[in-house]
Amino acid sequence: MADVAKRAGVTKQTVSNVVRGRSVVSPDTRARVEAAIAELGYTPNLVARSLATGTTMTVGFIVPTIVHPFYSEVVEEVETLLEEHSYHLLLATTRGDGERARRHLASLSSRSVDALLVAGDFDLSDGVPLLDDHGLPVVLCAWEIDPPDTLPVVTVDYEQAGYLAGRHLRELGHRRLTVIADLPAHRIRVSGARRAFAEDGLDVPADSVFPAPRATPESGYEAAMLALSATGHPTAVFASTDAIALGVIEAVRRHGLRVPEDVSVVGIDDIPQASHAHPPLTTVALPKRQMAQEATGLLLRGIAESRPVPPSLTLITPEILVRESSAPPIG
Amino acid sequence: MADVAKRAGVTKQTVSNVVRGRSVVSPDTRARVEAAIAELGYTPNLVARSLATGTTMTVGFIVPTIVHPFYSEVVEEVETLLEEHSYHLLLATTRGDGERARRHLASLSSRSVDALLVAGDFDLSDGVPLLDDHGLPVVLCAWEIDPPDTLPVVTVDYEQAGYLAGRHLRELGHRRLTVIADLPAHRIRVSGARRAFAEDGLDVPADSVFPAPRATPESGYEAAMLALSATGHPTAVFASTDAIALGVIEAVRRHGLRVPEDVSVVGIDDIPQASHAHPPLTTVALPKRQMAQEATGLLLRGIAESRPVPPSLTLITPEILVRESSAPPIG
DNA sequence: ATGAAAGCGCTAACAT
DNA sequence: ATGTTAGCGCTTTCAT
Repeated sequence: MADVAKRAGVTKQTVSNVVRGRSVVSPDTRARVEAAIAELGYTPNLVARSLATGTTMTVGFIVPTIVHPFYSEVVEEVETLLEEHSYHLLLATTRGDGERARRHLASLSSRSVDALLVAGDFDLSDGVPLLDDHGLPVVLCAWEIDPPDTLPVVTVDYEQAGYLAGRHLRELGHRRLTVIADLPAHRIRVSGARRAFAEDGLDVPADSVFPAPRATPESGYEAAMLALSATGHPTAVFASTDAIALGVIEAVRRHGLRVPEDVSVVGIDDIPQASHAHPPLTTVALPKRQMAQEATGLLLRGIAESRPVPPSLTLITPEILVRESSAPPIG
Repeated sequence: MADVAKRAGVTKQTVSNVVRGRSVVSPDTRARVEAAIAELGYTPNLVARSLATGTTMTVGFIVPTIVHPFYSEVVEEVETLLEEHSYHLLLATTRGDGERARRHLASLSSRSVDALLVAGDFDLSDGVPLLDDHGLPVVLCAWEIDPPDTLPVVTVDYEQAGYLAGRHLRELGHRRLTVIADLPAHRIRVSGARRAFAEDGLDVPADSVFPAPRATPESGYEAAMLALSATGHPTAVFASTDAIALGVIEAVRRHGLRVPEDVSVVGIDDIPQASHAHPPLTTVALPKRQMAQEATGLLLRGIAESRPVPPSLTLITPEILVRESSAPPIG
């Protein structure tokens, strides 16, 4: 930079003004400086700028994984929004490892990012206190269980998601519900579905709720096989995720039953496969992009006001997509 | 830092040594310094460190998208490997936008990262010259078309992937091949498949190659519907990606034909859906994690030696997974 | 084993 | 509109 200044016959300060597009430079000198920059192939050192300004134009995003359509879409949307505001994305995945999550937290908050977005809870819920007061704007998102009231959180109304699934099944006329869920992670979704039935005075007993150890088709298949043997023939199955639902459909078919004629299946998420399943899966779509937008908005506002974002709870309402895996019960 | 030093009765230098775990500090003073750090809640400013050392412990990764199992797995693997070496990941997606790709390139190379990994080619192939000499270690990966010989590139042997698919079909006894491919992007895969047939003196004529405008099930479905009408009944279809293959299976079924009895279908990629398809899809698995490892290894070596990585071409050999969508032709 | 000084490349505040 | 003077918080010599 000093070289550029000397070559253009000005001071570093003027070069700085030119580089940052400040309008205090006379067209004449601006041209000279730009020429010098081009001739010398000068590129500003962003690290030095960061040290001087105290801002890195970078936002950290801690996320459980990106190998899942839900999170990858959220991350991609966040990245796009950030880039529109000239911010970079520092991505850190936790992969179900609480230790790793905490390491990331520590390293990202050492002034290397201007703000922090944290998605998913399971690995970090006990780490929330760590977030509380290192003076960095922090926003939580996709926080399904126990959103803390000490921080801003933007998340999906997961209870409502379960409720919408349950109500849809109720409206079709189903009076009994079998639940296959990744518990305890998705307990909120289950209580939503329960509420839909309870509204009509119908109970979903504990023995018709079957845990799927993981939210995968395999796991859903196993759990559904168990459920089908145990409960006779359920007419309606609520799966806490689409991945589980796909496994459920398998299991139903393996039992010689048809979807949706014999058994209706409803999931949550709206992963890409859902619409290509056989039959296309009725599901409650999680509003990922909208959530990403709200969260990023809060974060950017926090940065602009250069103080922690005040606590708040934003619940984004999901939407049910009725496809072909659900129908009225027979008889 | 000065505060910590004063409180511990030492100089900044000693504090620095303690923080970085250098072994030149006497246990006594180390304890005093650590106490001071704890009491003051001191956290080192990484930006300042970066300015002083000229290193940011951050690697930039430019990738077309992460909303695709292939890329998301590559990114996640890279992130994991980087974190093992205490490096951070700055993620930038191009989303099929060459302009955006070039912007990322420019901003990431302004000393804010220690090295750059670039995946995918379609948006950036004409931007490669930009990468050539800003003195940053750069590695290209997942570079399917025309890998430049001026840079190190770690990629899949896509020709071999096509060849494996073709040879598998040949070994089953198929003598004619219908190809549904996202062209021209996947032309290398197609020529691999062609080679397999050519080895046995069999030709894959141009009129049995059908372009799918995008690598999606919908696009594959459309193209396959066309192909099925045009070619009578092909016995074997090679799809250039699994997503396309899933659409092909749909189309075959829509035509009242069975997979694999009437028509064998083989894809490339091994996306998660492939094994859950009906029937489970025979496919050539792209070695994402291995590719990520090689690429990250080169990059880290480049950083360690603090000079550009010399040009090289590393081709990772894919592997075919024979499942149930392929069988010998009838008669 | 510890201290003192210089400087990484930039921006900020003031002066001209 | 441009120049001058201080830092930003750390690491790196080089002394001691």
